[in-house]
Amino acid sequence: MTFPDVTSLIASHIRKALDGLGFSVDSFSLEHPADVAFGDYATNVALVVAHRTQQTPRAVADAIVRALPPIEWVDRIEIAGPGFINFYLSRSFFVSCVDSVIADRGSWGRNGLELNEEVLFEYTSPNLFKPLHVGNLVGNIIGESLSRLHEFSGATVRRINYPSDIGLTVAKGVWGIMKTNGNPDVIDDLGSAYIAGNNAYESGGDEKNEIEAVNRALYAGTDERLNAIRDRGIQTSRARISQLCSLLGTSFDKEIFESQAAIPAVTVVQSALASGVFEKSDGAVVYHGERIGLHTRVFLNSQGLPTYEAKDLGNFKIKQDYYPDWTRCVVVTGSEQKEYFKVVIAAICDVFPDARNKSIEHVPTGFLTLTTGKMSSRKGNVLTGESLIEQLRTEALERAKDTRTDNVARLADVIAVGALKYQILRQKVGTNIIFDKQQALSFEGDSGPYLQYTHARTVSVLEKADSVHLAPSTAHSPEHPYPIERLLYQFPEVTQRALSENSPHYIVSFLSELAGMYNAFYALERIADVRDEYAPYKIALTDAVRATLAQGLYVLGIEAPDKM
RNA sequence: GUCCCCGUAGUUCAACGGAUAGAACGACUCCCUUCUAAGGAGUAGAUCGAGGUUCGAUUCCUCGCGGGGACACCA
Repeated sequence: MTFPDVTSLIASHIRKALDGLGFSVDSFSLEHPADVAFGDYATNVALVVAHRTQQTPRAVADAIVRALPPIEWVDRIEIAGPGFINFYLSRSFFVSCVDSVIADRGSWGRNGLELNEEVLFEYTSPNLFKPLHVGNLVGNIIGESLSRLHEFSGATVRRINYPSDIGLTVAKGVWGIMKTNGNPDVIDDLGSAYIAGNNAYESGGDEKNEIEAVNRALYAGTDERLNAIRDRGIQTSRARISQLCSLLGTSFDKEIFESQAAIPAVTVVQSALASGVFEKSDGAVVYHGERIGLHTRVFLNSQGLPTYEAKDLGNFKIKQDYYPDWTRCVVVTGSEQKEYFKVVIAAICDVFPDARNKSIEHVPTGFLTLTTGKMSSRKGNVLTGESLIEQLRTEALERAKDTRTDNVARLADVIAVGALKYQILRQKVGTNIIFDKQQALSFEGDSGPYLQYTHARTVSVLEKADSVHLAPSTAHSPEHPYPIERLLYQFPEVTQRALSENSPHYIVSFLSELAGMYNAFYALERIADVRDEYAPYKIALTDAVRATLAQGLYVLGIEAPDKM
C-alpha cells in the first residue's frame, strides 16, 4: 500500500470549493497546527478570502466547509478561532501510515524529486599541514547530511573533497618542521610545527622572509628536501583526515588538490581574458563584480600566479571533466566566504556559459565558537576536531559502563559522534554555532544519544515482543490514535522541506519530538503485553517509530545502535 | 565608511505572516518489584528598543543599539 498524499488531496479540494464559490485567492496556507487540538491540518484560506470580499472570516469559512465534499482520509472539519478551518484525519489514515512504514521501511521519508539529478557536493575541504579546528568538522557534518538528503530525493551524489596542499599555510608548516626538528610523519609534530611557523610569520622579520622563500620554493618544486617534508606531512595529514572522515561516516568519491586545480587555473583565466570576462588592472587580472552588484576580485596576481579565485575555476573545470553530466553543483564552506563565492560563481557562469542552465550553489556554514571563550591558533589553545571527539568518547565510555552491548569501544564512538553531530545540526545552517561542550557531553535531554537511546529502546521492545511470540499487526487498533501517530506521518514532508531549504535542523527537531512522544508512550503504556488486545498494534507502531528514527538518523549521518 | 548575517527564558537552540512563543540544560517537586532512568510527569522563567505595513508580526519594511563577517593581488 502506498502512503496517501493527503496534503495535496485536501489542498485540491479546497481549490475546487473556492472555484465553485467564485472566490479567487493567490495563495493560502495548509499546515499542521502546533496544537493537535486544532486538528491535523489547518488552513487560513477563509481569512484571506474574507479580507478581499469584505465578509466575516467565519461566514466565509462556513461557506467553504459547506462546499467541500467528503474527503477520503478526513474524518471531520471544524471552524475555529478567527476563522481557521481545521481538518481532522480519520483513524484509518493513521493505521495505513503505520502499515506502509513497516511494509517498506527503506523508502520511508524518501521521494523522487531529484531522480534525474547528478549533484557534485564539495565539502570538508581542509587545510593540510594545519591541525583540524572544530570548525572544520562543521562543514563535513553539514555537507554529509545535505548529501544524504539529496540521495533521499533520488539524486546521484558525487562527494568531493578539495584539500589545500599548497600555499602559505603549508609553507609555515614545512618551515616549522625544520625549525622544531619535528617528524613530518607524526601528526602532533605537524600541529606544533604549524603553530611555530605561524607565530614566526606573524612576528615578521627574517623568519617571515624565510617562510616566504619556502613558499616560493614549494611552488617551484625545485628543492628536494622541502618537497620531501611537504609530501610526508601531507600524507600524515591525509591519513589522519581520512581516519576522521571514516569515523564521521563520510567517504569521498574524488579528492581534488588545490595544487592540481592550480594547473588549469591560469589557462582558463587567460583565455577568458581574451573574450572579455576578465580585465587587466594594475598588472593583475580581475573580475569586475561591481557590474552586477558585487565587488572586484583578483584572479591572477601581478606575477601571473593564480589566486584562490582562479584555482576555484580550475577546480570547477576538473569537476566538470570528471562528471560532465552534472546538473547541480554545491559547495559547502564557512560563511565568511559568502561574498567571495558570489563573485566566483558569477565568473564561472561567464567562463562556462553552459553552467547557467544548471545550478551552482554555495552553502555557507556558521562560525563555531566555544561557550568557554575564544580559541586562537596563535595561542595554541584551539580545540582540535580530534581532541573534542576524544573528550566525547571518554565521557561516553564512562557513561556506557552498564551498557548491554558487547562492543563498548565501538558504542562510545557512535555516541560521541552522534552527540557532536546533533549539536551541530540542531540549528539553522549558516548561523554561528556557540558550542556548549557541557551540553554536548551531558548526553541527556535533547541530544544525539537521546535519539540513539530511543532507537535502542524500540529495538529492545521489539525483541521483548518477539520473545513472548507477539507479532506486529495493524488489523486491530484502539479507537483513537495515539498522540505519536499524529506526528509520525509527517516525516516525508520534513525530509522534503529539509532538502529544499538546506536545513537538516528540521529533521533534528522532528526526531527529537518524535522520540519524546515515544518515550512518553513507553512510560504510559505497556507495549508487549500478551494480555493486551492492542499489543500487536502497539508493536507495529513501535516498529514504525523505530524505522522513522533509523531513517532520520541516517540522513543526519548519525548511527542508530540497536543496543546501548 | 559600504554591504551581508544575527539579536527569543539564567544558558544553548526552535517557531513555513496565524490560534495560548516551543524544547533542552541549569533550579525546584515527584516517579525504577515494570518492555533499558542516556527515561517519564510537574513548577518557575523570554521575543534588544522605537516607529510602520497587515484582520493578525518573533517573522516583512525603516531607524537606532549590540554581536559576527566581507570589502584587490592571503586561503
